[in-house]
Amino acid sequence: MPELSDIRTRAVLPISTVIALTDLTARQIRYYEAQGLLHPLRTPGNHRMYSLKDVDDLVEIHSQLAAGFSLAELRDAQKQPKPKTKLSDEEVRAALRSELLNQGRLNPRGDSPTQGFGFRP
DNA sequence: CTTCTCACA
DNA sequence: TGTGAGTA
Repeated sequence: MPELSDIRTRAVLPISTVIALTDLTARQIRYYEAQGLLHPLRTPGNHRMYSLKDVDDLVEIHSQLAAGFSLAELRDAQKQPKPKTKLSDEEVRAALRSELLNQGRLNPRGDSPTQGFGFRP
């Protein structure tokens, strides 16, 4: 039984399915691969097999291209580690506590918004 | 029949 | 990027 986490990365889709799912042409899909943005598996007969993640990536890639990025830029940006999008619960709590403690000083109007919270940060 | 690579009036 | 040729 396949792990759920593998479903997304398992290459089981022929290019015809990817075309139906993305509305991209076979030409475009193959070209993006030639530029190093995708690495679909190949069957013994040399046919490309795509995963669901590949489909997601293709959609993202073409929207980025529409936004003005070049294939080279997307390829380079793809390599580098993601600039940490998720904060740990501890980091979120620390940020919130810091924000509450500084509201008085940061408030442009200079009020005292710390009144009436019903608890102390 | 579908996909692949390569080339270009 | 499109498209036709000649394969696998």
